[in-house]
Amino acid sequence: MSSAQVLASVDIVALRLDPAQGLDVLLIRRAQGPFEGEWALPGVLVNGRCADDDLDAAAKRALGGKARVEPQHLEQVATVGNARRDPRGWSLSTFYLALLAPDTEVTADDLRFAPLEGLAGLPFDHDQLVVQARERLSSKSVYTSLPLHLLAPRFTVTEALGAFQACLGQPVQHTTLRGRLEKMKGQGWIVDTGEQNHPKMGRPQKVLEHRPGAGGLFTFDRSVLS
Amino acid sequence: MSSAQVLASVDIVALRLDPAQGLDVLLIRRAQGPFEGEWALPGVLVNGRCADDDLDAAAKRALGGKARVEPQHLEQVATVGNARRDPRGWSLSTFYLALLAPDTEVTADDLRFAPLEGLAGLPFDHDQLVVQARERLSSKSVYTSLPLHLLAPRFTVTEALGAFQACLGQPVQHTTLRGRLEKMKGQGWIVDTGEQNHPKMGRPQKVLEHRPGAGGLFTFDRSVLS
DNA sequence: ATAATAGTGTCTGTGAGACATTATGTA
DNA sequence: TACATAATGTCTCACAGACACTATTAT
Repeated sequence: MSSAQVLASVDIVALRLDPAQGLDVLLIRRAQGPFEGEWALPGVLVNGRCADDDLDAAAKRALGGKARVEPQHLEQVATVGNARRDPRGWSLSTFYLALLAPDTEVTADDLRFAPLEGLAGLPFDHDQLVVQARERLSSKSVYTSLPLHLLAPRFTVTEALGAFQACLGQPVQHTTLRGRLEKMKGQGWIVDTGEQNHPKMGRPQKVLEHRPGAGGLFTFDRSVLS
Repeated sequence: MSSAQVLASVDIVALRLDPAQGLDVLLIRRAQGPFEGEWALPGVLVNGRCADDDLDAAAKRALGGKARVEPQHLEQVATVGNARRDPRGWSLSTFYLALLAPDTEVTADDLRFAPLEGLAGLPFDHDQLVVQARERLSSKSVYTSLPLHLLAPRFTVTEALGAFQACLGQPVQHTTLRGRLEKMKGQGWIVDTGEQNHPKMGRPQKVLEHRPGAGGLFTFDRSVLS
């Protein structure tokens, strides 16, 4: 029976929006096993003895256990499996996309955020997992409100614009985004807090509040791009 | 090492469009193991000794091995894992959505197609896998050409309309669909064969040919619904 | 006043929704 | 002829793209 089993893990691509409107991915220094000491995606092994209720629980354990961060959005992206990705043999990895609040920080010295731009050289096939997670993020950002989960619950239109552009990798018309936010307002997914944010220069910004409904994602019926 | 492993499988939700414009799912009678003799989704165990090059290869083995059918479209949907779905203990299933040509038939008496409507009572959590696969199908049908993979390469607008409506579970304006097919024509994804199909009554139908490009899916920038 | 940034208004184009109309076959 | 089905045309509406214009703050 045990010969019918296989090595399985859950890995997390956890992203944070940095002040320069770029995306950072959370990495952990491997404490053991293959590639010990190298920076890799956080993950855990999955097997019956870990008391994970299900796969999603294992994903939360991977993030909450060592890194102690709680994502604002967590979704399964896909599962890869072959004989080449892990030196120990044929293995599976179910990997997740996690979006963190912008004020998320890590203190432990075996954790760090690395810019997504130019990222390469991760062990296993983690480079590829990052690419696939990023594709999921950008394709869903075209027709949903997903990028808002990279922001604090209270945010400004300018911040939302930065989040969408970071996710899509290309500029977005602010009037288009305003239209979408307005539509979400009409459905109660966004409320006007009446507060204002005062930057160093220029007109003050209205502060909005994100109140995600069931499922967490608002779906639009058009692409945000052309 | 083997104690760090887990039972893993690949299961397939293979759909075929039947003459009445409904969807059928391929089932196989289990020859062994838990639920022996019951009708279930086709699947295979995954472990290093099976010589599967990767997970997608295992999925093709699950379809090509026993059922000997080759799908026109095959995509991974998700992976479920918990301690309750399999009586043998904590297990994983990565499941796929497969779309078959409408003339696909099975002869072996341990294979059959069952209507999706009202389907229930499958072993394991296969009912749930079918639901999730169906959700994937309907959500992608809103903004892609996915339903065309349920048709023969040569098809008519009326057949395409039936495929879209079966996938979406609701009526579609034929004019809307014609507009989309026209756009695909402009990009070379559909060509006019000049042939005609003569039904028993009414005006003859133009026969189109589906020539999928890279990726197999044409993406529209609007929802087909409202 | 000037610079800087936020927010609104206007015009155009695309494509879906709905429905009427025309076209082309069979009985 | 009547009937059935396919295909086209027309009108409206929602919303993205682009860009101009107005509004509100700091210096």
